[in-house]
Amino acid sequence: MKKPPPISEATKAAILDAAWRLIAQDGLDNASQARIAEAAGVSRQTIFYAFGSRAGLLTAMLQHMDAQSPEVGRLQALAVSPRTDAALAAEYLDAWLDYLPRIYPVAILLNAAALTDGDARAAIDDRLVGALLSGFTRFFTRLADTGRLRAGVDPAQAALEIWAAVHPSAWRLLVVERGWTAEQFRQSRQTAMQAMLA
Amino acid sequence: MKKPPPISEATKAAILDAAWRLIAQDGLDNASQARIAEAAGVSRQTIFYAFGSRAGLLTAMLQHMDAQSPEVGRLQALAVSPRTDAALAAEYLDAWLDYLPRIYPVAILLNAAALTDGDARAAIDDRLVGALLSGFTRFFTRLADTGRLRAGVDPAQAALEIWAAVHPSAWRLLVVERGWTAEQFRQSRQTAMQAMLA
DNA sequence: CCTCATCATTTAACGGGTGTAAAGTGAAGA
DNA sequence: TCTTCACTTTACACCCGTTAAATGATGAGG
Repeated sequence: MKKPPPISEATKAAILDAAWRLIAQDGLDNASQARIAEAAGVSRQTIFYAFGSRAGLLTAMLQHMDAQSPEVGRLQALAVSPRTDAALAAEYLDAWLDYLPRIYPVAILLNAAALTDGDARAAIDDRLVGALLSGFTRFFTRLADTGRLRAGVDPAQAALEIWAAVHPSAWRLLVVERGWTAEQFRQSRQTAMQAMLA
Repeated sequence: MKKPPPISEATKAAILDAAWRLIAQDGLDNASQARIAEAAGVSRQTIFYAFGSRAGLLTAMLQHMDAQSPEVGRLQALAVSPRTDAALAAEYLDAWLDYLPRIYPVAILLNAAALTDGDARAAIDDRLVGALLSGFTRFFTRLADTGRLRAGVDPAQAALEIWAAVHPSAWRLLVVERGWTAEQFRQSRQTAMQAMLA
């Protein structure tokens, strides 16, 4: 196979912007590669050269959004904070929930694609979603080490429980499909997390 | 459009059995309509005539599994039981968790398809998954009426929380992808539900 | 100025998947 | 023989993905 042609950073950015615009305007149903290509003023093949696959495009869209979102900086600052108080985990959860609505459309598409597409499966362990679980694991381990976790609560299990509870899938079920407000979701998840603390 | 040709119940059953076999043998990645048709010994178009769409096929697969599973009878018996004790909800949850691994492959495909496919979206409110939420709602309402719900816990909200926590999406995150055992999942969800009781 | 090389695409072709539509087919029964 | 029934075959469209040839613009060198 010949080496794929190079695609300029400007063209990549134009594609990513167009993709986000299209999803924002038209929703998830109509964001085909061809439509994204048209909106970006490039050929369909250019998208494949730029991002390798649809999963690659969706992943790059998440990263593109990362680069433009102050929430990500906040998440990262909290993740490396040396604090050990319980409020830290609550702040981390809040920061995530501020960001989630923004990336939700693309994150949930990628999550769905991961069921049958190995590339998407790999991308789903992308540093953002994977980083989220690590963040919670770190907090819960630290809370356990400082005696702030409820007796009988395993920190690794607790981290997984909260992670699953704030995953885009859960947001989809309760907010997108059942009509909860973001605030309801936040309170419900914060309450669940509080119940794990001593 | 001409009226679609009739497809016999025997052919429909053969398709459904073949589809389940194929998914059991080969997993989610290789259950294309063409492969299912081949395995059932029918043409690809016959599947469309029988079930309308892929979402229709997936939905019919769930219903087909319903008809063959003792767990469904158990769920239905519990759903109409006049008991008001807390153990009833726990039994209902257990019955669901006994059934979930069996339908998981198809339920999760249908759930993913629902993101972008209106037919799948409609089918997702299929009586089995929709019935699950109604079941929990009923139990929690009854528990509240008899003073068995923890103070400050809204029965409708609690039902949604548990429903989301036992949805195939959650099973996917924790059991399929993170390697929890079914027992771990069960205990985690039962503990969460217990925490809502007085 | 002309030619050539490089760069960043586009165009074209094809394949596998889902879906729509209509004509075709063979078996069975009246 | 004709009709009905339960499919199959054929053709096409749109989607994502792979592959390779073609294209136009630009810059460097003679």
